[in-house]
Amino acid sequence: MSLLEIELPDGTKKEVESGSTSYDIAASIGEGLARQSIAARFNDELIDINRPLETSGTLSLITQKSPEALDIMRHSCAHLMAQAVKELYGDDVQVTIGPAIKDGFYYDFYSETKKFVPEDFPVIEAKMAELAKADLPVTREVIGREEAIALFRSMGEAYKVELIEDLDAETVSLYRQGDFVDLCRGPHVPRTGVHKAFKLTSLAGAYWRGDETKAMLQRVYATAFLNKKDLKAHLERLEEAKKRDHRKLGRELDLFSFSEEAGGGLVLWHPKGAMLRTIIEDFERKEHLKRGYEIVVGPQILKTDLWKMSGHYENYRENMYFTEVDELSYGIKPMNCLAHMLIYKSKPRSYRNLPVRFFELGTVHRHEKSGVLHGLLRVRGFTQDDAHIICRPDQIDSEVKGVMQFVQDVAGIFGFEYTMELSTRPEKSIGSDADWDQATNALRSSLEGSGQEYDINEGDGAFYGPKIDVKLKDALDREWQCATIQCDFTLPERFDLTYTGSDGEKHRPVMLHRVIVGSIERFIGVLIEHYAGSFPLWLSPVQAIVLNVTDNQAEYAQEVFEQLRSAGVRVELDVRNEKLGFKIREAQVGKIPYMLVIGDREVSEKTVSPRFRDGSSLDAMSVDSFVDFVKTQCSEYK
RNA sequence: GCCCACAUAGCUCAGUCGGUAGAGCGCAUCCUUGGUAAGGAUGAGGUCACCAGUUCAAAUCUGGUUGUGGGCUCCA
Repeated sequence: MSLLEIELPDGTKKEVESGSTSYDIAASIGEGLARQSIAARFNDELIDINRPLETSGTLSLITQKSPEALDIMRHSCAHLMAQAVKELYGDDVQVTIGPAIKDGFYYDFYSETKKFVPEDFPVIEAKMAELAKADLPVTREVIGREEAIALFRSMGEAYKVELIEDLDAETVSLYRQGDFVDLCRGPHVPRTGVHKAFKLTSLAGAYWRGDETKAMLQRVYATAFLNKKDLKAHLERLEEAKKRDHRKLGRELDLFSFSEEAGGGLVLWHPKGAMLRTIIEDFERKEHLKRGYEIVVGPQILKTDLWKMSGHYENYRENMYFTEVDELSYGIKPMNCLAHMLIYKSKPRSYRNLPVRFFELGTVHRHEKSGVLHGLLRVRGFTQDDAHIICRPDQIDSEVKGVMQFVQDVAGIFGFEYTMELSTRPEKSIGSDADWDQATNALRSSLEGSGQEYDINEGDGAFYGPKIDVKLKDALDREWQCATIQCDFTLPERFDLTYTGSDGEKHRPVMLHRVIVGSIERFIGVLIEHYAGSFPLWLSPVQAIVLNVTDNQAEYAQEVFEQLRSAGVRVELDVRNEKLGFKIREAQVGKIPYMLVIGDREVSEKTVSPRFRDGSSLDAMSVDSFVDFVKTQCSEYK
């Protein structure tokens, strides 16, 4: 029996016999640590706590407090769920895969006969609890590839067989708990008793291996935490998030709706929602003009031949709407770039006048698959804050930096956290290596210059160039792409865009496609959830409401209302024959920032008494002072 | 587009075994004139998403369509 030297995170070294486990080492340090440990990291590999060690190396124990613990436990909990399902429904159900994901885990099952329904959840949960209570040991074994294939084939687990057949390895690892065995890399918790707080959450369909040509599996989503308290907190968080769902708030605040008669994914903007849009659009125009953009407007439909020339017909036709008049086919625009290029081409361009930055609040229509529509966040008709910057290659860097700064400024104004991704050259792409390098480096250096952390999506760029994507989170932590910056060498080529250089020769410009908020619709959806419907004063469709205490003040209330309205304050008037408390409540539920209360006191003193929606109030002031107050706040985007 | 579920009054939802519908909020009218989150009374509102089928009889059962929700694939 040889001795191994194991180094622990604090630098101490322990000599143990070969074949000792991490658990043994933990136990030698302290009983509590051994009890708390669910796995280990050995030479940077996550392993089971009971895995015998055969070489010297560094070891750190993963306890319930370690950041990795939750994922390992959830993955194990997926096995527990699969075990419960197999025990309940036996051979009717085949297992496939079941990983840990953000906030929980899932397991995909295949069955011809068993259709999972939510009513199964308590049954499955009860079985899981029973198996957890039995505190079954979870054991790992390594067997040969062929042996494993034979094993799973004999159990009728065709998907497991397919997985192993696609593996390169000569051996595979299996995990057993009770009668349940699963192909798995691990690591797993040592005993099923670790699982104390889990809950099945939803059912969904999912394609085998994410491929829409393959079988549809039944996915059971669940969540699990290390203790019941964390689970409860998580479920409460979900409830909170539901309250700020933009679809619910959109109806409650009377901002927008959808109509079956109009068609799915087509937004009907009500007066307050349209006001909110208008405010954002005005903001966009102002901010773009400040940064050297020129506003342009293109047509809604362009001849189909033009879409053929751009490549959209070939690559994007399924998402486009077409219309035919006088035997001429037109495509309704799904993007704004074509018109912008035609505007560029309308006259000769000199290197001296580049870059040009064409900005359009461009309304586009895309026939998104019916199943993907989602409130304002995924629609079929939407307006992009779209611009195309046509520049010389040597200007890419400074232009991208300018756009990045723009994104940062806007995110700052709205108080958004966001994540960024750089997508690089895909396998299927066009353009020279030099062009790609230049463009990718420009994007990268802008990202680094911004100080933002970013992920790299290797090979996920557009076929015509690399891109930066900016994602904002919704209330349920789902990420939505908003801003994007794309470098494009192709369309200038296809449309033969040129400029005359200092050498008098024709040169090819580069085009940057970019949006800052992406689509106004999506942005508003995320905004509603971000602010939970309580918009800052400058964005609020209704900034103030005038409330009289009794009919006696109705006339003065009307005067105040008209004065505010003509001063440009977005104001409403409520002189209904209702109690003040009732009107306050309604205004508060409507999330109107300021309620201007008018009683006999205000009438005699010619003032208003503003009450903020959080319940606090300002001293009575003149109408003019209130107007000034609103203007000042708005100019500071508050 | 695919899988599963759902669709009853403006909103949130009841409606048992198949016998053509209810509540609360909202809305209208009247009473009440009340100072910072819900005063009271009365009343009006529904081809039970749509189209077929089964049945003496369908909100209820079956099929299809449209839309919605949770996912998958795809995307701003």
